[in-house]
Amino acid sequence: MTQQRRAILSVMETASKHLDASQILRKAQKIDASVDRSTVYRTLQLLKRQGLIDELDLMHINGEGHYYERKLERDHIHMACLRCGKIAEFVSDSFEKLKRQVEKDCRFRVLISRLEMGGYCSACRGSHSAPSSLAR
Amino acid sequence: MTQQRRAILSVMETASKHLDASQILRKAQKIDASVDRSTVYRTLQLLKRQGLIDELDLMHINGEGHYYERKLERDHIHMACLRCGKIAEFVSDSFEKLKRQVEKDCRFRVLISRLEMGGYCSACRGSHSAPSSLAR
DNA sequence: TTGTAGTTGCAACTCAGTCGCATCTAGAAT
DNA sequence: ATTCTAGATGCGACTGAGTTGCAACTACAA
Repeated sequence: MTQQRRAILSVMETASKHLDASQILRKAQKIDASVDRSTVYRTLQLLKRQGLIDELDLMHINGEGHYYERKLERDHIHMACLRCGKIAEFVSDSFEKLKRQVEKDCRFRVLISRLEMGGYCSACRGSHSAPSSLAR
Repeated sequence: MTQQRRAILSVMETASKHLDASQILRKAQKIDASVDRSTVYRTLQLLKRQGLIDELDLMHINGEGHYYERKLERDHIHMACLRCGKIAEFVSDSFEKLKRQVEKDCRFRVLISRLEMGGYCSACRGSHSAPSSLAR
């Protein structure tokens, strides 16, 4: 447990939203200025492998990169609005049931899972204005 | 409808498995040698936006790139074995129900969705040998 | 205090994907 | 058949995410 890992860990613990690697780097450097980009990537890989964080794509609404969030007790679905870019989360028992169904029906041990949806949020639904540049 | 698009489209139509952009490029060039890398990317973007193909990550089992497949009538779940790298697919009514639940409960219009799982397939389950390099 | 396995910073690298621009072409209009 | 043009293409340069080899460093146990 090094200073740098402590800094990155603390960023992940206190994050209020999904961060990408470069945002994590910037925030971690505010705690420990010596933190390097490659250390961030190496630590994220480690945390991913340990199952402490989840990696997200958020439907690639903002480019090809990845986002990270602390793994909580319950998985949740991520919904990305293709018009306004807002990300919503949703916890559902059906998702848990679906995972258990896969484990049983496919004889597949599920360790990590990611369910993302792209579409239009309630605010953007029905709006007939020109879609923003986010709508790819 | 240009020659190049026809070539790429034909590759997608006849593909038996998930292809990444460079594989699509290589196969398309066998049909029309003039096809360029950027045309492949531009056409994939187009097809994605039209909802004709789906973009997959396959849990990043083989690097950071993306895979593509023709969109069929029914969505399916992708399961990636972290040990042997095999990709399995699974069609489930519960998945459809879950999507409808999200549409109702979150007032969110679902246009695209992606459910991927990482874990161990039946063949690799219970095996106590050293995990392959795929297990990241 | 010492030893060392594991971690880090750095710089160079790879690779996927994008973009500007001059050229080309599919297909509609004549 | 000929002309015209919006849109597509090839090319090459570029960006930005993520990786890697290596020498220097550090946490921590003996």
